Amino acid sequence: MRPQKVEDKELLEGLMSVLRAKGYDGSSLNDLAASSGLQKASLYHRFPGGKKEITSAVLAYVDKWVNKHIYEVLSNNANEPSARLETALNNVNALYGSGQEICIIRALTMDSGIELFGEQIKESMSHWIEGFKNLGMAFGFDELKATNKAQQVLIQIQGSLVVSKGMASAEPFQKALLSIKNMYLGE
Amino acid sequence: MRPQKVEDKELLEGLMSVLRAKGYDGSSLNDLAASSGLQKASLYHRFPGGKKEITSAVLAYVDKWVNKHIYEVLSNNANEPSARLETALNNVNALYGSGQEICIIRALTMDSGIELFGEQIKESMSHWIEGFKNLGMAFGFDELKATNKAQQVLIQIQGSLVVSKGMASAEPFQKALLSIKNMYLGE
DNA sequence: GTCTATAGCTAGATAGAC
DNA sequence: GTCTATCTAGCTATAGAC
Repeated sequence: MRPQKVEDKELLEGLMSVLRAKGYDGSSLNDLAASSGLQKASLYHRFPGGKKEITSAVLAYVDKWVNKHIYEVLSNNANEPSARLETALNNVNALYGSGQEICIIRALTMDSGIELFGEQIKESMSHWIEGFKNLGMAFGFDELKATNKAQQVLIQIQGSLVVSKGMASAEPFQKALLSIKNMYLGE
Repeated sequence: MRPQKVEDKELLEGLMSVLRAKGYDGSSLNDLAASSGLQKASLYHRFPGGKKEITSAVLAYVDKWVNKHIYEVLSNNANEPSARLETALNNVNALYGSGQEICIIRALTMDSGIELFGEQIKESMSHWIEGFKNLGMAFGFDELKATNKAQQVLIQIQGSLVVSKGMASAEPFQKALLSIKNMYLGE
């Protein structure tokens, strides 16, 4: 077998950067090929299902990243809750380029994306909520309160990313990260 | 002159419903024509600049609606602050179909939309913030605190709409409207 | 496994009849 | 002012050489 020109991880990172900025309908296979370092036909070799399979694979890749860098960090009872929160929020900050990048889940909850990947998206969002719910319970909140707080965290992240994009300023996102910290550590 | 087949308002409402669900790149002129009740060529007669002019006109139409039903309501010193808030939130609920619809500003802060309409979007977002800032000052908050609260309101609305879409449930949006109320009326 | 070339289709946009 | 018909460019996807 001929060796792969581009590693899976590098490939998926490039594809993700296009999909989250342009959405499903807005990402052409030319865009995706250009960002990945492969030609269109080579992309079809790696992902025979075309754009749908590419997007699904990117969603799975991001979900895996989130499970490792958000969910597992928040759920690891070996560390203090406050330390877990600190690490997880640093990872959130990295994931979204300090507030300048668009969340791929946000980008795919519209146009053809929501019809094609609705289930996968719901699954991914649940992992975010479960992680922060586990954190809340480690802080001593009951299940209902922990769940409500977790949903609020997601709303803060998604909302502040939208506002940051719209206002062309990373400040709302940065402030939101601080307010999430205060939701658990007290103000 | 031959009479218009479709009134401006009806036309723009139809165009908006496509643009906010599919985004800029995802909305084809066939889609837009179908939802507006006109043929493609007729749309070009009404909007000679094509899809760009259509989108810009829809953004202006929505901004006008928001100024009337959100900004002016919140800024009208003839009414009690709590009554203004109540009315404005009812209008927000109507604008977003109780949490099932996508915000057009959210939809256009990505793909080609953000490049083409970034300035118009920033302007529109500012009107939301100004309105809620005026409300906060009517409630007695100082300018800084009123501005921060206003930004939080926008984050709650946008974030809960994203989460509601992703989780396929209007509940996060409905809860966000309540929490906005509590931000001003106390909990 | 990756590439160039291309098929078949739909996109945005225009011409011209009524 | 609205329509049908059409142009060209770009799209997704495939064929076949290396």
